[in-house]
Amino acid sequence: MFKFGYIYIGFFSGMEEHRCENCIVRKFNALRAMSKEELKAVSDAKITKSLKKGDPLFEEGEKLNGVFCVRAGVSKLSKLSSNGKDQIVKLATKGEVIGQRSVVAEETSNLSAKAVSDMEVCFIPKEAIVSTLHKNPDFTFEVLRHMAHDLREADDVIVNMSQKTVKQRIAEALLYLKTNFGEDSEGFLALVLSREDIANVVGTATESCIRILSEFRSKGYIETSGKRMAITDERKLRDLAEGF
Amino acid sequence: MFKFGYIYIGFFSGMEEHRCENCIVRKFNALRAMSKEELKAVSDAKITKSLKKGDPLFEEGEKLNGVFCVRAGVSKLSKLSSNGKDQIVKLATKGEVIGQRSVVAEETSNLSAKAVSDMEVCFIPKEAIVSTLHKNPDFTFEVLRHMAHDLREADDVIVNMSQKTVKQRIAEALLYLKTNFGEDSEGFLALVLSREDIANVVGTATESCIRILSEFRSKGYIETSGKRMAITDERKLRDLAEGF
DNA sequence: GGCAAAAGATGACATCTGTCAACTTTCAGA
DNA sequence: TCTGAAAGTTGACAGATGTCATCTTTTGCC
Repeated sequence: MFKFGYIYIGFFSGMEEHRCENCIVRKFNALRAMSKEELKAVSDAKITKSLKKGDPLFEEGEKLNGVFCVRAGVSKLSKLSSNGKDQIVKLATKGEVIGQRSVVAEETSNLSAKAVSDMEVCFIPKEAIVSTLHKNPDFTFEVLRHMAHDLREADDVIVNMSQKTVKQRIAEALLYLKTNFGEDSEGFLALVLSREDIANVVGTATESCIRILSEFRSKGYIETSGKRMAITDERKLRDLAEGF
Repeated sequence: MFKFGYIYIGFFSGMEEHRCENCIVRKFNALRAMSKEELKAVSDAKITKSLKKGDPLFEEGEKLNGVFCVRAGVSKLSKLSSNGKDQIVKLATKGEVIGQRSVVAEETSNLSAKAVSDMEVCFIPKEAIVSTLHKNPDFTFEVLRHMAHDLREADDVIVNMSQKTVKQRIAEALLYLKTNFGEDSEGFLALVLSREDIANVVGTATESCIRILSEFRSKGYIETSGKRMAITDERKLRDLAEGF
């Protein structure tokens, strides 16, 4: 059904909107530093995919033959620890490119990626990326800048994980969800995560996560409706996260 | 005295060994991708510094005007958490370049750096680096590759921090010290860290760290002599770290 | 060699957090 | 609409960990 709609629109609009050059999300990532010709090559080689919530993009240890540019939806990047738990290392959203690290380092992926909401992604074969990396210093520098940013974020996560209590980390995670993914018209967090996913973001047991969220609810910091959650006292959560 | 020896040798040997081109540690980092001319510019601009154990290279929040290439010794890169504890994020040793991330991202440093042993470093003003980053894609790519590697390591640290117990992390830290810095002729770990530093690496309280090290000693996994430490049962430590 | 400061060590105790088990609610598919 | 599976919730409890206080050892320095 969707396939049909896709072809239909493409047919009558000349498919202009499916070319990277016209893609808005490109503005947010390193692809903006590509020349017209390079972008054309990427556009010709790319494959657009639709993913349903829960679908995997790739698994840990898999060899990636390219990168994924997120057009819509959110993906969780996680790593299995030796005790069998999944640690979510990053949530990637519109405009972010997934898999760059592995392609650049020519290693198998250290993470697995899975859709946490319905997604639309473009798969870009690595040849289109790697050749540009060796020829266009502006592009390479742009990728470098993004990776420098990711590395700083990773450093911050390390400090939070090792120095803050579970309660502080959960408070922080909720604020993160609000600032990065926003709220819907009713004030609920736009990105709905299961309690298990939240627990895996902050690195705790699902039960502990549930217990702390219940506490937050009883204290009036948040409200819930089904799996949807709304922040009702941002101030308090922020104080908590900072350790007051 | 050391200063004197330095000048003396330099004088009679034509100072060849103080030019980046002839520096061995360069082989281990991105500088190996520089052209002769670029390397010459770096060599002319660089400033060699000797640091005593405990001396700071730079502080968190400081604007870095260049990077530091480690010729000898070890530096700890740490970040102060909101609860007042220092979290060591990385130990940088011979051949590693410190401060790249901040220079690339044009941000103040997110970390502070301090010598944990006597060090010799070369300070390279950022101009010499940045201009090359924009002109030589091989160099940029090489920096990118190193940063991709750092990012993977950071991901691993995140998982370890959030999923392993303090005991597991300490066991892992000891093995890390052995594989990365080696042992002296008597079998003691070559890099001597205080209990507090070890605690800050694994993200725990100094007392907890001491307690666990005492336990390891009583169980025969390690031996100590003053602040020096030797691993006597690597197998057991490895099993412990992996969760058996 | 002696002394003060720093580092290391240990006990006591409260609290945080994970685990196991039971139960309820929600949700998607037949 | 029904129903089984998945998700969410809660209690009980043990073990891990942080904190505070005190004491000992080591180290650097005069």
